[in-house]
Amino acid sequence: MNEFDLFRRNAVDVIEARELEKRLASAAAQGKKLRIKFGMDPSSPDLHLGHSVQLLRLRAMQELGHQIVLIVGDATAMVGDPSGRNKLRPQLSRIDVERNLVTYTDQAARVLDMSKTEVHRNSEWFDAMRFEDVLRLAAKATVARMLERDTFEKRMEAREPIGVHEFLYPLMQGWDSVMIKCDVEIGGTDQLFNLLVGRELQEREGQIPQICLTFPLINGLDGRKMSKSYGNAIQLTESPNEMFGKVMSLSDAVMPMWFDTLTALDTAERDALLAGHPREAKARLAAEITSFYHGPAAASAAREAFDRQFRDKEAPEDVPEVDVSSRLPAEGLPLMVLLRDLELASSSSEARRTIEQGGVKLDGEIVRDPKYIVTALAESLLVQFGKRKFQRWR
RNA sequence: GGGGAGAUUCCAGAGCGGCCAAAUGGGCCAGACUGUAAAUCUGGUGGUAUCACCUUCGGCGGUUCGAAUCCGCCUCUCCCCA
Repeated sequence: MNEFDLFRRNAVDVIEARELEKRLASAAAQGKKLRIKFGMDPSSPDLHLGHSVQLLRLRAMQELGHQIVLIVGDATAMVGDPSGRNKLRPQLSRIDVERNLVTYTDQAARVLDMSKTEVHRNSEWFDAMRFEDVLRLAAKATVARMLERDTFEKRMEAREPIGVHEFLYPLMQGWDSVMIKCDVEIGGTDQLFNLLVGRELQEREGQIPQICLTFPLINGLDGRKMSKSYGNAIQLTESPNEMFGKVMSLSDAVMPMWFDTLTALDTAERDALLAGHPREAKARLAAEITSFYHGPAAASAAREAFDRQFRDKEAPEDVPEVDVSSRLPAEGLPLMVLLRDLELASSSSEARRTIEQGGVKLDGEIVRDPKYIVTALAESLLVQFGKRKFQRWR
């Protein structure tokens, strides 16, 4: 794959492809690096695989020798990006933003070589702005232009609130591009509008407008758009076992997209896997992803643990032990109460329901009576609550 | 400044004096089946040592034997007109 194709691999929008080709050529001819910007909004503390789609592209570009510039949108975060949202985002305090910022750069380091990455927070330039500077910036856009944006349009239709400050977000993001003299900005497809505003502002400031590349917003485990608030995302910091297991719970239909955007496998290899057994394909996908973040050894261990627990339906190796005997009165305690007290169930009602539905096993035997009395334990007791929670009681 | 609409259980969204712990869908949990924590089907989904009580329908008061449902004020939101 040549440089041009590597840049636009998986890209949905390329504005403009010919400009990109030319710029790559002239950069190569002059031995210059392109400055490639990616903005992160530290409004929630964790990055997930959805973000990694972009990070992986950045890594590829970094490996080609280009300069990655991460913008941590600490100033922008206090506005709240309206992209892909149909609700007003809460504005964050400086303290929240600071805390998230640290975890963000740590997590980005799981994909990028941070020693070669330039990092800026956009408060570097926005904090110095006076109100008149803000007005001057705001004057560079029109309300009509802002309303073209489909997220605003939808919210207008749905009669949902739009804060005036939200109109500033695209301008701020665009201004970031001006400040760092950006050559290429990448983002999710929902960022296209913001990226284009960057082009306009750069042009007004006499810079060559940036190339804009957008990449797919991937679907989450349940097939809906991946989002932390849907609970269908996989965090970059997740343990190998969790990461592997969660990928295995991916809806089949989403597999092709994940292969393309989250692994380095080429199309032929992907197609061969998808033509085979779906479970094998998914296991390979899970292994690829887990291995990228945790290494091959951890990935194969995760696979073994998964097969053991879910295919062979055996208890995992590392079942936590809990001392139960010391808290048992002579007459014992009902199972539902113990399950709650030991935090396997969040309430005794939940414990009761799960027991009645046949979801609780003691030493492999289903117990259906919530009032089953647990008395002094002669030997240890293996407790399974639902599919995934295990404890060994002593 | 004026007029109208609305705030419901995790989310969306019904309910509009008792039959409402509150329809339906999504999510989630469990079970069956299986290829897996896929798909599909079934059941469950406020709390309580649980079958009777307790706390929920933006907030505070009020009317009533009885309120998510009626009234008053407050907070927040949306739309239209200016």
